[in-house]
Amino acid sequence: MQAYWSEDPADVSLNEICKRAGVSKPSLYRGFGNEDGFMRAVLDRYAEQVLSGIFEVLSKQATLDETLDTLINFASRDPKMETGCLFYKMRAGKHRLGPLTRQRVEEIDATAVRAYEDFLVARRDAGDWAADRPVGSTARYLSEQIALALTQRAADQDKDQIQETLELALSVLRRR
Amino acid sequence: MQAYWSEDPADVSLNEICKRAGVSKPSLYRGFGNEDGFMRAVLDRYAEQVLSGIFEVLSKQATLDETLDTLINFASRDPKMETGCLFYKMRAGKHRLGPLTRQRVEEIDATAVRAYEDFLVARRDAGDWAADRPVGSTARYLSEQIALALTQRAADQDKDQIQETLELALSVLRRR
DNA sequence: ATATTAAATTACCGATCGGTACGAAATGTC
DNA sequence: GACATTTCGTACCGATCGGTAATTTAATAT
Repeated sequence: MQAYWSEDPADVSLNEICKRAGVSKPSLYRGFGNEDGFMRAVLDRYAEQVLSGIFEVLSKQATLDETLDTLINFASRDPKMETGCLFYKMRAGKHRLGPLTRQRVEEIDATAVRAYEDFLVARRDAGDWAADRPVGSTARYLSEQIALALTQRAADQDKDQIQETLELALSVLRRR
Repeated sequence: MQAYWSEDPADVSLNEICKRAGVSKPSLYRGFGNEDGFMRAVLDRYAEQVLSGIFEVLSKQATLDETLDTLINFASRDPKMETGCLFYKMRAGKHRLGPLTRQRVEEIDATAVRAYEDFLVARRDAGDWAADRPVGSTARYLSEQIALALTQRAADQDKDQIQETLELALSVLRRR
């Protein structure tokens, strides 16, 4: 997971992974079937170890402004995300993935958008989101802007610039 | 160029290109030196054949609203961009590029941001951009949002959704 | 028409990829 | 302790990569 995350799933071979992990290749194949099965397992681990944290932020009943600030800070500053997000790296190279991993990526993507939707609905009900746009497209927008910021982190862009961009992008959701 | 553009530079080998173009591999190497030289040449051709069109839109002295609409329509609807933008595909996989191509990508990126800056300055002077933000970061924002939309095109996302996202993202630049 | 040069292609190089056949070591069973 | 079974790793497979040596083809000069 660390290798896929800090570099890119497309740039790390199974040979390299076996070498770094001190595991023989047949062992890896016995445990995961093939590369697709292995990447899917890695993605599952990443989801429960990293992505779950984001979902928690969304489900915690904090203000819209507070939550957006948390998300902005997470995406543009969190040292854990220094090399970007493994999930979005996989999603960006979706066409290169095997069927199992690709399906899992799509599932997680849908889950994420749902989480953003639920968050927006909750904030609308609480009255601190103006709700001047449909929930669905706004959730997708939010999701894509976070993804953009994390992709920029992976490209080692300047943190200040990433934050500026994300701040501006998410300002349309705030009361002005 | 067509192969790199419709697929992805990382997914098309020189062997494959030679086969499709009906050119022997040594001929290609005689003409371009190595893969890096070839990709740089392709990128140059793409810049003058495709990117120049965008720069023209920006330098034409149209209204902010009109220009944004043109850009939105271009990025989310233009059939020429059906498979995304070759430049942004290269930029996304920058770490995989050779030194020549990488440098050219950075040059073009800087040129693009400059073009957006010049455009914003002109619209500020003309009075139809509120200029409530620094030119530099706003230009980067504009640039990245277009890049995001074109990347979504490459991933074959729904055109309506791409347009919605881009429309919302660029709405912060308009008079409200 | 022949000799010389330039151009282009065939056929190959070592490296690396994802994936596996097969023998060696460890474990369990009587 | 002898034998059956499962676990594991070495050493390999064919395919493909970027790149090139060597030979054939084509063009040109004499």
